[in-house]
Amino acid sequence: MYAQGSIDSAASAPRQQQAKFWDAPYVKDAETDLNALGLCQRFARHGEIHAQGEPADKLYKVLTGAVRTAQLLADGRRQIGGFYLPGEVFGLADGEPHGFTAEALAPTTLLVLRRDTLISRAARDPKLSRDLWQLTTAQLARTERHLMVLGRKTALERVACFLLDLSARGGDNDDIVLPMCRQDIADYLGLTIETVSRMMTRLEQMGLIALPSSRRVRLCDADALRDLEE
Amino acid sequence: MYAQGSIDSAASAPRQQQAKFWDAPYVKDAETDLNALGLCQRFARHGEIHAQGEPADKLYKVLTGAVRTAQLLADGRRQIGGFYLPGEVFGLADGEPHGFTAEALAPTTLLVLRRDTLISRAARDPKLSRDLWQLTTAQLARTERHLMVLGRKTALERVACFLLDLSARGGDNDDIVLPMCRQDIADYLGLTIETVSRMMTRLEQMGLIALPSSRRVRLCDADALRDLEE
DNA sequence: CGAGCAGTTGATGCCCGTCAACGCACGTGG
DNA sequence: CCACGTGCGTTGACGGGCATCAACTGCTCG
Repeated sequence: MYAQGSIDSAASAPRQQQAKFWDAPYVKDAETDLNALGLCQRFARHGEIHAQGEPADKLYKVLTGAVRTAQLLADGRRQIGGFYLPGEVFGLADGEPHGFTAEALAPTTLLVLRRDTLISRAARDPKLSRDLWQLTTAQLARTERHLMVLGRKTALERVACFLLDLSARGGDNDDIVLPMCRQDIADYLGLTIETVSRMMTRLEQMGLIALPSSRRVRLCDADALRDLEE
Repeated sequence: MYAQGSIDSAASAPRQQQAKFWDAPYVKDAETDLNALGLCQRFARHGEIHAQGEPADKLYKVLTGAVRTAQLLADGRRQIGGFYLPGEVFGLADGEPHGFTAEALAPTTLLVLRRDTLISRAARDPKLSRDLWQLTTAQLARTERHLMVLGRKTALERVACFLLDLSARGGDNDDIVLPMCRQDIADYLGLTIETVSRMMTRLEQMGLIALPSSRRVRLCDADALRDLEE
């Protein structure tokens, strides 16, 4: 189904002086030291990384590409848990089995790490252990912030939050290329594609963003967007 | 403001043969071994445990009572992140500073643990380290499940989920005593008090629950509630 | 060129929010 | 004892924000 790359394929980045086993999320550098603990795998666009209901025995770090995690109800309703960009780690939640599927949004390479390998290694390596915990508490903080978006914010505010979040993660660049379609955004924000589309054009009419194409967004007035965020 | 109890005040539970430093969440027994790592504190009803914006340098384990964590927007909108019952741990999210306040729903005793104490202790104690991580991944899984509730479920489904969750955490008892008011439930579920109230009476009219009083709920048909959950 | 997918825009409707009135339990003070 | 105030919850009338349904456009690829 998908090619399994060698460890070497991810080991091309230059070694750093003060190596961390785990990057902070939103840091783009793929640390080479992790390779001893995991395998590099490639996934095609829309390739399934793991399914809802499978044992949650692995962690994943995005090297290139992008990933979405999603939860499905029987009647087809979908909630996207998050999007993951290069340098970010997902699969931290311990469902046993998974409550979420994970799929590649684009051709993607992942570093795949077995949970039990990490656990036994962490028992001998306090720094790894601490980094794993830190990574998880940071993910938890981000997920809790998203609760406010889904529970209490208006459609316009949700879209503004989403764009600002993506911008910050993309290195504070005001030009964003969206790796996901409108349906994914809608399912992430608890809206419909139509509403997402309408809010995008509303933001454009307000002069806060520009839409050179449907997948490209330029933040023209990030401060005004932050005001919308509340 | 609030009385600071001695370590002993929480050490009255009988010692267990196979002691775990951390209970799994939803386990009610207050483990005595943790007392060496934290202090016992009491809080009055509606007492503030920590504020939004404070440094997130502590963890808390509920011994008696109940706690809510909440996030506020400037205009007063509120999202409750979770409710915590005896045996459960909160404060795991690493905001630095806190994105959430924590308040006692009722007279409450907590075991308060300094984060840096735990970290340095965990460096020498792989089991503690592993337990801390496990606790956090479990909390993350629960929070991600709540995303689906807030993003995609109807008002009736949200209330059904909430009642089933409380019932499971209360030891699978079909008689629930709600430690929180309607406003708290509403802010947890992303609804208004009126809608919560209407959904409660609707569930009652459907014969799925009984409401002997506003704070007491009996699940008459838990299976039908689970069907509503989807 | 036509099929198909992704996205936008418009018309309509409904779920839930808003606003308001009311019931009930409880406490306080005359 | 009752009058009164307060907090909490319920119920009803009404309206709005977003979902739903549908038509249309632009783009890509066979």
